[in-house]
Amino acid sequence: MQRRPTLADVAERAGVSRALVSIVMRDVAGASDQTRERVRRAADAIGYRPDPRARRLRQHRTRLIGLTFEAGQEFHADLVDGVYLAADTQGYDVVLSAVTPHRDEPRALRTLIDDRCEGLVAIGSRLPARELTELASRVPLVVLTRRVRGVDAVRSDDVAGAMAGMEHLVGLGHRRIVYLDGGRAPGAAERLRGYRKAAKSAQLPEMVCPGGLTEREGAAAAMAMLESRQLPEAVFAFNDRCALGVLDVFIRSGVPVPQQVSVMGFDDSPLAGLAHIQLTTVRQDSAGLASAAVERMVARMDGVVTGGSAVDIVRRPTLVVRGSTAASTR
Amino acid sequence: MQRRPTLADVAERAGVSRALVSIVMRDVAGASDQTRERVRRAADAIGYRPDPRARRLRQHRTRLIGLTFEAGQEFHADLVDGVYLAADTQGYDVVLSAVTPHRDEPRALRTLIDDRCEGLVAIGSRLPARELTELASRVPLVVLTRRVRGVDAVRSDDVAGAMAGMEHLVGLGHRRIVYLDGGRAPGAAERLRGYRKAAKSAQLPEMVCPGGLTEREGAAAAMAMLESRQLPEAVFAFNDRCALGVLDVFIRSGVPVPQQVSVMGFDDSPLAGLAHIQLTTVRQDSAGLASAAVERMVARMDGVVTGGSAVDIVRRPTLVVRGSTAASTR
DNA sequence: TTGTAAGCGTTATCAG
DNA sequence: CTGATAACGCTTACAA
Repeated sequence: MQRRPTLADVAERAGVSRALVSIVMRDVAGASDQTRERVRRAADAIGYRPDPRARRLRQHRTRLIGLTFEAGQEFHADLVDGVYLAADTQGYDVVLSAVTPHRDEPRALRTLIDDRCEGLVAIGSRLPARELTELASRVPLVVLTRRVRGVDAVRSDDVAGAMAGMEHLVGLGHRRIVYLDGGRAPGAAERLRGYRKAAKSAQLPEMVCPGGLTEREGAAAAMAMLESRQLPEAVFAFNDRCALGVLDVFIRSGVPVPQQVSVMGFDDSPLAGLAHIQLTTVRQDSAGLASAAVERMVARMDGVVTGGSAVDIVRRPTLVVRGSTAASTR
Repeated sequence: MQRRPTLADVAERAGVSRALVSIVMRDVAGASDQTRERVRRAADAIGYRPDPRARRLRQHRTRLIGLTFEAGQEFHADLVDGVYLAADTQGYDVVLSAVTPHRDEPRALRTLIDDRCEGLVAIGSRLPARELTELASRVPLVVLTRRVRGVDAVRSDDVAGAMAGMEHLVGLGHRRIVYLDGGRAPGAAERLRGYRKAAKSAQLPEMVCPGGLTEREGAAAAMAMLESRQLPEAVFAFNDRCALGVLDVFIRSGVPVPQQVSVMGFDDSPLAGLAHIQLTTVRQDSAGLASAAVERMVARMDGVVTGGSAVDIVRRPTLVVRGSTAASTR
């Protein structure tokens, strides 16, 4: 394996100065078309690719956005895709840093800072608000899918989303609606608030159960409902994963959905739309959230935004009605 | 926001040369304990963190392993975690590059090369073998979860895994076993081979259907089976996602699993083990695969391995028996 | 339009 | 053990 060609190699081959090669490679003004052509040819001939490290070392700005996410989470994956896309159109590069079982969030964030990212986007951060504000004081930070006082946040309007879901269920004639809460997960407090608000305004009893995060928890909650005296008319789960657990247990137990019980989720994960599942749910606008986060980030990094003025950007989610919910037949 | 402190700042504050600071920060020999202590204090005091870009620019080696993966795939996430861990213990850093709907694999790989990664690990690459061999000729490359002639590969022994699954089913007394094939997915050809081999040696009829990749395809296949004259005794799906689709359709249609039909998957995804699912499956050793890939990568990068001698490292998967399979009662 | 030279923040070499 | 100096690959004044 050979040494990789450098800018100097291109310069020599093209018979020009390194400065000119630099100008040509960056597509900026300052070189004749003829020279441009010659340099390009030389670069292609030896397979030259500029070294981004050296470039960023020299320039004052790195134009790097650090992004933390949880690998394996489908919604996070959608957001990652959106951030890549939005950053690209804004002329920024993205550095990924995954949070995994063996790599906690502080570590993921630290590596991004060490890599001289100009700003950090944290998807679904689970850090205490105190640590996030401290972090935000040191580097531009945008938190995705969670609200944190004093820190730029971009998230779905979870209150409105939960209320939309409730209005759908109420409109179908349901009154005994169980909500499976998401605990300390990002957005959980807001969705619960939306449920409560809607229940109150429709004068329904509040029926909140813990454990709305995973398939397992949803399944357990459904089991518990089966053992109780009376099934609710509808179950509204904190997320789709939980709703799928509920669905599965009901169907295995011979409880027809939606004839006897309506089930609805939140997120519109890929599974929700499958032909045999048809889960009614609330869709978050991942592309919109991602681009909003990047735009805010860029504004901060470009110095448009000065200091402590944190924003809380909220995007309205949309109700997706499918087959797992229907009018009450009881 | 201030300029970040540099090594020179530390040197000045500690009253020593930059070379000494470098020595201390890298924890190498060549400085007295007293100096070490003083430098450390100065560094901490001003919050100095070395710039990895400058470091890598100067050193000949970057000690960077580039890793491509598909965001949102749970099995990929497990492998990412494993690669992070293994690389860390070997003293290498990992650069992530996700393959997403808006970012294809060639692009993901290209950015890693531009970033001067010394070697590339590609999880579940879908590139044509020709392109992979070409790539491998330019940079150390290890492909995970797929076999490619002439390229270092680390994967599960899919043939053995499928055979183990079949032996389990045959041992339960099943003879009419449908296999849902994974098409061109990594490992699909091997698993099909394993099925065929086992079917042949047990003198069973070969019953192979296409469409074993997603829940949707599994569901469709199950529908088709329900419409046919006679249900098979067991269904062996290419992966868990497909098996879950099968399971779901059967249960909704009132076909008891495993009493009437046994269902088994492949991968042992997180969903498979849920209390209400209990899918019998074949587990891939993600940690073992990841560390094997990294070890091979390091051997190549450190120059222990010279050139065209590609290896095909295979790790045995393990059968995980749960409740979705049982002896034939017919 | 083109070339020269300095510098980004490190590490490596080589004297002292 | 310590310090000066060059070099990594690139960009950017500034001069020609």
